[in-house]
Amino acid sequence: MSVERYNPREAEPRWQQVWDDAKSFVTNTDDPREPYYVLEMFPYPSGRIHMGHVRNYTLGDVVARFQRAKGKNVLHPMGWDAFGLPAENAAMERGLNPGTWTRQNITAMKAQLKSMGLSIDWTREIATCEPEYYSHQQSMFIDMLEAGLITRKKSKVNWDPVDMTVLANEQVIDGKGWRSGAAVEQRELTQWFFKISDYAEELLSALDGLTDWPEKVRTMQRNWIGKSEGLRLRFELVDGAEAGASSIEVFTTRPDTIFGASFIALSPDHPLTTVLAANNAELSEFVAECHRMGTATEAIETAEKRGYRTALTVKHPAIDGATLPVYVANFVLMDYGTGAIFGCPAHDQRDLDFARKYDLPVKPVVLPPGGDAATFAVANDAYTDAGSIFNSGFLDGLSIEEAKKAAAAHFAARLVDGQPQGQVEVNYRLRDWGLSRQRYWGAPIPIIHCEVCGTLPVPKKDLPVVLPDDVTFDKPGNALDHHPTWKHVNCPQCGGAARRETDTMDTFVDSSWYFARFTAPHADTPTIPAVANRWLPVDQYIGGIEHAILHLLYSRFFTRAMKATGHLGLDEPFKGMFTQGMVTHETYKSEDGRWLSPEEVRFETVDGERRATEIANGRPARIGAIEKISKSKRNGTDPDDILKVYGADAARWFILSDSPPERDVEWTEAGVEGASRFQQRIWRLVGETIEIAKQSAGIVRASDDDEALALRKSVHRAVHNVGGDIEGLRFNRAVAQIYELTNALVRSAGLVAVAPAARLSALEEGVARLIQLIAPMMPHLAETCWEALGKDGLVADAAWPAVDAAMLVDDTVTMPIQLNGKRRGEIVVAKGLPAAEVEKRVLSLDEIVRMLDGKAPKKIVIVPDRIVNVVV
RNA sequence: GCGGGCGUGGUGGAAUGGUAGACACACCAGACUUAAAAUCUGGAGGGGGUAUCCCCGUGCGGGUUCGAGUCCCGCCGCCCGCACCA
Repeated sequence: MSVERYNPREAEPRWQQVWDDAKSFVTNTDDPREPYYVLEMFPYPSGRIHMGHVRNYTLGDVVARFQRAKGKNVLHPMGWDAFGLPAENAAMERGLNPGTWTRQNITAMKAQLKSMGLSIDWTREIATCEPEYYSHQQSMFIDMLEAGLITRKKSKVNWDPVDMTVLANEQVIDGKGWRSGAAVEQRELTQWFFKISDYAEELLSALDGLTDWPEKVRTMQRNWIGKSEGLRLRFELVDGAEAGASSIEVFTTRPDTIFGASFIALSPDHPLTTVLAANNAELSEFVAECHRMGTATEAIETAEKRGYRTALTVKHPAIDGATLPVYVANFVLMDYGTGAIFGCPAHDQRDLDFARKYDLPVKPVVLPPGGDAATFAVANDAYTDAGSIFNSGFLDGLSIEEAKKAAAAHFAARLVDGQPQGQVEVNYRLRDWGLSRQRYWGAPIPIIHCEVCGTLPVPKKDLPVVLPDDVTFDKPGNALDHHPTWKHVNCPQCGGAARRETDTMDTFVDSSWYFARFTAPHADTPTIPAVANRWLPVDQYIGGIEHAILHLLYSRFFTRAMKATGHLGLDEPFKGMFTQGMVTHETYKSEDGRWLSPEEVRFETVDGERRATEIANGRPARIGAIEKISKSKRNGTDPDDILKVYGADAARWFILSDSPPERDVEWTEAGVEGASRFQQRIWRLVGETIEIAKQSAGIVRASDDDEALALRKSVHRAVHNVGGDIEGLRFNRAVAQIYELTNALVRSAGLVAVAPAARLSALEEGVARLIQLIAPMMPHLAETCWEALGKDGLVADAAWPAVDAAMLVDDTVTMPIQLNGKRRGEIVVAKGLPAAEVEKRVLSLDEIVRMLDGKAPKKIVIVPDRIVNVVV
């Protein structure tokens, strides 16, 4: 019997067209079925999809198709994160308009995504660079401004001298711009900010409720928000006349160590430092030096603690008559706490280093458990663990926690300058989100600056503020700013000459609400709240770990801000979050050290050792490490080529099969070929089943024999397990289950020919179920098989097969028999056989009798239907 | 330094405290073929006896348990994130 080979090149485009024509994946909000929203992070339209996209969208598509089969009304949309720097870079390099470049890329990538056979509702497609999208963003900006969620302030910003733009703190990595890699400078600019720090506590505490998020992501967000509780403490200056101040405020989380204080340190950026430096050239030079070190030094941890001793001293707040010197120190940050600290060298390593350098007292005030108060001293390691307080007046004998409370109460009750000397305070590391970008290719900030009336929002009737197309990129900086006419407008209030804001919004704003826009992508308001509230939160969001902090935190904030402005009715946008691993590939280098792409290398196995040869010149090539696919290492394969050679299904199947989705997966040619072979195996099984049925056409079907029943059981088990595995996103296990079922079906196909009357129905049923199981993963092959089997309609519309619980249980169980915990044999018994009966049977087994060698067992552990352990 | 994760055959990886290595990739042998491809059958953690058995084995050392890859304690190694945050 010969069956024609399955041809994905023919079948895949055909089914994609069928789904399109049937509007199979178009979703209606009115549909009464239970809604399910699955979303993958939308791509930046760089021009071509990469393997990371293939993985991301395959994972999401399996979930979407599975939930559809389970009877849910599934929303599975796709769009484009279309603003951003690369479009401007392309404009500069190739003279293309950023909009033209971006829209071309979208067209190309959409075709690629379509060829993957994704079950996407393309009628909901959005691109953030279109006025239809960003006009709503502008209108929400105005709403949020009016609601007090946005503020404008002068602030020191991270300036990227190569990209000529401001960067958010999150976009500065090791003091360098995240895109350009250039050393970031500090500049003072007036910027727009989302007041995300107002939500710090809520964004932190709500993390506890996000139980369907990876622990890792939640931890990263917790650290990023960086909550610390402590005391704001005021130190009176002995003589502050020179500086025009009477006290210095510090923030501390260790008020319990106040008796161990030996100095005060100010940040180089502290206002008091600035005042002092004005009349002090030496200090001024020290401050300048700190600034040079600031961002340039990568090895901050090795940076020396340095300080400048000012003329100031403060009174010790708890020890009468004692004073502390005031330093300016390079390690004190202005933008955390109050920009000033007190140093307790005995119990803080940094303070200790500083104290040793400047010969300041090191007075221990925390005694380790079992320590001797008379002799305990700190040498080169600060003591930071638990203990009891000593050398500390009214705090003596307390634990650290008790002493913190006691100190806080003590200082809260004392007045200095008519105010409490100490105040309990919570500090967060999270800063406000600066959204201004000095860039053309982004959503214009809808603001007008009038000399007379000030800074005004653009009236909503005048929205959108549309980006002009006629821009040039012949000089660096913001092309919008260079535009001859665009920024000149009349003031909406007084009608006089005014100027548009030429800054555009950070692209993270665009991606902070697109998931909500998908629920009503054509509405003339940002959202239709009733519709958005029906769909949101996203049931399953899938994307890369690289967005664990920025995008997810901003989206969580934006959802709250949209709630505050009446656009949404919920706080958390993503109920389930999943972060996928990377796609990696082997790397290859030529003899002379050039990176070689997989296509440039040929392999052979000599004496069991895999060897590579550079095809171009026949010279040996080096097989290197397995690394994330990257352009620079040339270790990638273009998904387009894979799709053309093997088809979408083979690519999808392989990327699902090889590794758990949260781990990295190594892309191998052999692996895709294996997936391709498996497709043919399924196709042959279907052909064989049809053939057997045809030959048995006249036979009267009888009821199942044992063989048929066993087959049915393995089918039910597979349906049950695969469903559970997909729900748990354990796709690699689902794949393994499907392989097992396929093996069982192929085996039994041979047996069915022997007794078709009693076995054929079980086989036919089993093959049909198998096709439904593979449908979420290999949808085109599944449709082709479904059609060949003569089934009605599309498998994409078929309901997930029901599982008969009775078919999941067996009548007999195989119980392993252990002797002292080591497996020595097994026994097949009826399920539920009483322990006494099992014991009798076990002890009468020849092998057990032999091994017991006449000894009586001390104990026999029997776990019903599981295991027997004989202890001697 | 702080936080999170991981460590199982040649490889990717399976295993509610209960038969370690499912399933796949790669490999080897055989069948079919003039041959190759495709396909089918079989083999395989390591070591020894080399049918039918025994010993060892989940990074290392302890512990709990009838029983530990899994739980606890102490190490080692790798990966990721954050990091002068007071």
